[in-house]
Amino acid sequence: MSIRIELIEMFELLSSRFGPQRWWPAESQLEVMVGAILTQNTNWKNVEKAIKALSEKKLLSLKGINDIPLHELAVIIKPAGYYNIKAGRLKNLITFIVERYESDLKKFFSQDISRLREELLSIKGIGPETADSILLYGGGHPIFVVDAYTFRILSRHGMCDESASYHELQELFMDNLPRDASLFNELHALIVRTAKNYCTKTPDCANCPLADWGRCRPA
DNA sequence: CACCAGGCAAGTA
DNA sequence: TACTTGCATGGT
Repeated sequence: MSIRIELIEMFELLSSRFGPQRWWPAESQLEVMVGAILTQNTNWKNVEKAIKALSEKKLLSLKGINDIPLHELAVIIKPAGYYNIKAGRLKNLITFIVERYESDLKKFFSQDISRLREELLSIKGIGPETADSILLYGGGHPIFVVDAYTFRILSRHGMCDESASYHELQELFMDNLPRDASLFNELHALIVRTAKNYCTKTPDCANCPLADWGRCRPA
């Protein structure tokens, strides 16, 4: 069975079991970008608290985040953890948009995807996963987001090596599936959901949608 | 009490 | 290049 067929089959299995995931949970491009930074190594529920706090203080805008002093921003996003680090990272990203794109998010997102990715990666605090989340879920660009869940599902099912890099996993998806943003969007969300529910430290392989493969080998 | 969660950068050898 | 460590809250 080729990896290409397996990835398509994985999508079909997960999609028919769980239905549309409607990611990313955000009301604007800016909110996607903010959430992408806040969720770094952090439970999404904690991120929601921080975003709600920003929203209630009317700070969920480029100007809002740009104008507020760093330490005040840090206190507001406290529930998301690593708040001093993340406050700086939010500032780095927003300042970049404000200064280089005259606060025009549309102009920023409407560039060539590879240039856009390079620019995001040049911002301190934005690594590959955060950049790709912003590109896919914020900009609607067809790029696959790899995360710890993706690695866990693939490695446990013998679909990748234990030492596979971010880039290798990303290529695995992008070279073997149609480069369709809505497909990438949905599949990534489905992988996260499946890993959270079944492919955990103490896996529930009996009820996993991928059980029929009979290839799961939990660590 | 320990451990984990939709990473990343900086330091060390 | 390949590890290791700091960052931090809130839920289980």
